[in-house]
Amino acid sequence: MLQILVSSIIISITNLQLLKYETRKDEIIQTSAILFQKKGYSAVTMRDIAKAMGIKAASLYNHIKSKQEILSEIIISLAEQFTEQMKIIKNSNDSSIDKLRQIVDLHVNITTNNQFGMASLNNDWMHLENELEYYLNLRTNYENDFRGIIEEGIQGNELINGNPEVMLFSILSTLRSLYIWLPKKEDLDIEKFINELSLVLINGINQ
Amino acid sequence: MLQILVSSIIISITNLQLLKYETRKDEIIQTSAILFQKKGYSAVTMRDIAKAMGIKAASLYNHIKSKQEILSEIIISLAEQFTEQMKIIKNSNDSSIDKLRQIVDLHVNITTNNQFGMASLNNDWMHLENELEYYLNLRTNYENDFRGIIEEGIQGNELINGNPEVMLFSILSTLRSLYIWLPKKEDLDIEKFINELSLVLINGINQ
DNA sequence: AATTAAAACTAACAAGCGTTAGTTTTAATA
DNA sequence: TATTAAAACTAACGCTTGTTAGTTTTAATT
Repeated sequence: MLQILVSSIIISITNLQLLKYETRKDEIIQTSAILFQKKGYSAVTMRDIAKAMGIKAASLYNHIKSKQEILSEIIISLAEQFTEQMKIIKNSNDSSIDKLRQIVDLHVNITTNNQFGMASLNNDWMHLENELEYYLNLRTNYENDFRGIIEEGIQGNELINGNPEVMLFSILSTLRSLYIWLPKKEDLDIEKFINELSLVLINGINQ
Repeated sequence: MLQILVSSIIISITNLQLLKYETRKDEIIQTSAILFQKKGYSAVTMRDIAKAMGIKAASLYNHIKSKQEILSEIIISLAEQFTEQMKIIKNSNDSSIDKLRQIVDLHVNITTNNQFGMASLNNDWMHLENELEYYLNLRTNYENDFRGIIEEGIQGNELINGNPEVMLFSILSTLRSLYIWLPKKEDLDIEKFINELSLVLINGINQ
């Protein structure tokens, strides 16, 4: 009877872990992302990652091919999410202002769900090797679509007749920095925040 | 006669170098800043820095104490510039909107004059050791002054009655990202750009 | 109870790291 | 021309790096 109880506890612990991480590889990637955020990819060693998981560095290689692969998994999956979602927003029939709001929404949501990985995406992409070119393509596509939406808004008189490059830079810089700022705000009402941020980015702060 | 000519050429070369770098230490710091921007502090080795200068790694130590010292010199001098100038802006009698324009001006100018070091300031400050606390103090002071100017503007009905934290985050993120963006734009009219950027940040992009 | 596959381990590798000690070269000054 | 100080050099140090090979442990399945 006791043995059955103990066994069921172990099963439920196993299930709990399966709920949090799909695979052990996934756990390595997420643990690494936390460490990469704190010190950057280059300053984190395989022994650091292993220690954070309570195992030895060599054991990591039962699940991953290389340190590089961990970085790629973090960055590429995020970059693909952004580029895919941007395509959907771009191809919708909404107004330009509405599309911009959706882009803010996209960034806030991906950042909220991938708090740690966003630091690698922003700061460690240059340490990609095989996938560097692919990443740069994704990024360029994303930026071009973003720029297109702004230019459309200017032509349709939704946006002021300003420098689209300055607008793109200004909004995108803010959205790319969300990963630094969002974790500092606990108990944040995400919906309310998206509205506040959209308002500031689109309408400015002038009374 | 020939000898005198050669000697004068050498003197003029020496003077040229003195115009570009005050000391050899200064040259090491500026060269390092370029490399740190490309790959980050941790991924740059002393041998990389030496190679970029055409000397051996050990020779660097005739001029600097450690790799750490190079990073400190880059980051602390920039952080001090920002904090000092912010104090002056804060204590002026200008309107809040005017103060915000001066902050934009400050960031654009420091970034233009220290293109490479800004990457270290933004991404490698966590690798400071002895000076980490001092740096964090400078940054906190800067952000507090910035926040104060925004709050003043709200109270004085110059700015909309929005969330000051969101405003601070939005503007500061953009200004901190200038180092990524400014070098891409050649033949940039700095004054014009400061005006365009201030306009977008303060009045938004809505028609 | 025996088998199996997954996942941990120990031990070690070659290469690269920041840095030091001691020496030689360079170039200006007396 | 001899002296001096600055700034380069060679050689090496102890340590850390990512990674591999081979072995043992763990835990589920037959």
